[in-house]
Amino acid sequence: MVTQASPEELTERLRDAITRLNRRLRQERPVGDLTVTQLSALTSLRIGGALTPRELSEAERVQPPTMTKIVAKLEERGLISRTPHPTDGRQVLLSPSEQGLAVLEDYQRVRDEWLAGKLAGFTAQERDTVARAAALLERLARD
Amino acid sequence: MVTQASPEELTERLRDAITRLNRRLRQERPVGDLTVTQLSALTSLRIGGALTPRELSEAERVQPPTMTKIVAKLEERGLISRTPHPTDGRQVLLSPSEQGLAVLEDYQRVRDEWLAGKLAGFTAQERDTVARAAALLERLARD
DNA sequence: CACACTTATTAGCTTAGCTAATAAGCCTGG
DNA sequence: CCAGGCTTATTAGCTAAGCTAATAAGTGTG
Repeated sequence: MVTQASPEELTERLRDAITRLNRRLRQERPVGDLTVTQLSALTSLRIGGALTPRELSEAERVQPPTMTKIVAKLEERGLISRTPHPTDGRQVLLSPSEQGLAVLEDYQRVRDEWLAGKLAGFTAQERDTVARAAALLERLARD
Repeated sequence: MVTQASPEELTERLRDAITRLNRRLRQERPVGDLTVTQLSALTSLRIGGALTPRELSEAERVQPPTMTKIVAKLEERGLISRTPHPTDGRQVLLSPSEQGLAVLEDYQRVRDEWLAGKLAGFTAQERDTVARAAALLERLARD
């Protein structure tokens, strides 16, 4: 127990930090490359396997029509493929294509350089704090 | 030193957590109310005092034309006022209006309820982790 | 004092998000 | 067994948030 911020201050500071860092992350996107949103959706598909658009929209906390657009962009680039649902004619199953997986590999190695570099500049203890906080923030975002 | 994630994993998890939480925060905005972006800019003006558009755009990590739009929205609502720069005819000084400050007060009390509520559900130790991480994330975002 | 630089804005684009409406398929109760 | 209500996905159309390029106005210096 080191810090002593009031709950209000903590809320405000956290919101501000998230907002700014999100912008900063977005700026790092190389031109012509995947947006953060697209990358996140593709990652969800890699982790979750074949998902329907609805499932994917829930995972990404986005409305279904929004996901339709994101999926369309990923499909244009051949990064995901769609197969009919085995039992439900309405639904579709989305999966990363070979190329999609390859792109994710590249990203994991090459991209996030900026963020990775920043984190590398932290002490081991600071990285530990961030790692623990990341888990907590994921819990927050999940609801 | 509790967690043992690789740097790559940490980078990816942090980016994902930030992205998702940012979306989640955006969803909490009451209809007809300030967007997160507008709120953030207004807060910067409260903290920084009278700033020029350029200074504000730098504080918010946004290009000047983007800030022009945000400022226009805030001005429409009478939340900021602009005064000529005392010595430089090109520049403008932006400050929160009385009403702008009042709105910020309201926000600080009423808004962020969702986030504050979530944080309240954390243990003191978890809140401490988040507080420390927030400071680190701000440092990251600042560059 | 002309010319280069800085500041702010305008114009015009993309992406990301939303709601409302529509079309297609599923399923159940009479 | 099929009519009508639900679910899923998409389309249409909107706003906000971001960008770059171009422009207009003002500053300041060689």
